[in-house]
Amino acid sequence: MESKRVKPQLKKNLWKPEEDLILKNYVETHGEGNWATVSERSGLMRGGKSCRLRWKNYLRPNIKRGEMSKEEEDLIIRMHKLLGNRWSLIAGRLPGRTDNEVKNYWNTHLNKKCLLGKRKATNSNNHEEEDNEENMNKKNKLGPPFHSEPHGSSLISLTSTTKLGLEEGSRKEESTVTEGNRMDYYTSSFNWDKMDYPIMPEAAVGGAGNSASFVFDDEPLIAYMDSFILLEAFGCGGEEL
DNA sequence: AAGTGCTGCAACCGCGTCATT
DNA sequence: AAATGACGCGGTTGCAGCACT
Repeated sequence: MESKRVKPQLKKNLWKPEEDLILKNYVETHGEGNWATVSERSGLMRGGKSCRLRWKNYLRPNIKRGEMSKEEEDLIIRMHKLLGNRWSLIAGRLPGRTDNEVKNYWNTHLNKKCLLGKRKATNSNNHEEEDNEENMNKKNKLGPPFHSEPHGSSLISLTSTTKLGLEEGSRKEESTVTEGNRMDYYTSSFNWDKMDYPIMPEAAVGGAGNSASFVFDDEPLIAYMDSFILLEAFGCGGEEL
């Protein structure tokens, strides 16, 4: 009778410097990918996912560590307005930053900041509504922090499934966009990488002709359609609309 | 100095998507 | 067309370090 091959117990919790070194050496020698085999071949008793995460978030070259700059912070806020919790896409606009880092930064710093701004801007009887919105956003995984239909208008809605093609590094990333994911529609109509402005254009974060002011959730829809978004989504500064 | 609570971050988990067979 | 495995993403958890009492 053939005995079942016993899976080795995988290590969890924090990575040690020597483990980092092993993984780094392995990936530099063999290249990225085939994470499932990395643990076997490298001798690391870690799951493929764990190895991939560690490489992607910490060991990869050009990873930027340390405090977020004001520009990065602005960009995260604005991108979050545009995309919602699409951390990998947001991180893709921030060179050297990872989705995990952006996500953590949002949850620990910016989320509070925005909520605070919101609270200041809204009067006290809106609190229940805010909570509901938060819950709604939580439930809708793909949903950006969208609010109830502004002024009863109906926004662009999709009648068919659309593909949004976004390059992330060398990998072609495609997300299915279904009816209701409205901001995906905005982003699906253009290709980030064909855009000819720098990744963090000064203009987009406060340069001439573009507002750098924060936009909080309680602002009307037009706030989402500010010049930055329009520039990105439609290739114009908004003047033509 | 010790205990407690809070915060921030690293890492894990579950699920969806895609490629391959 | 269906099954399977690999990969990527977003949500969540666990823990170390810090502040406060």
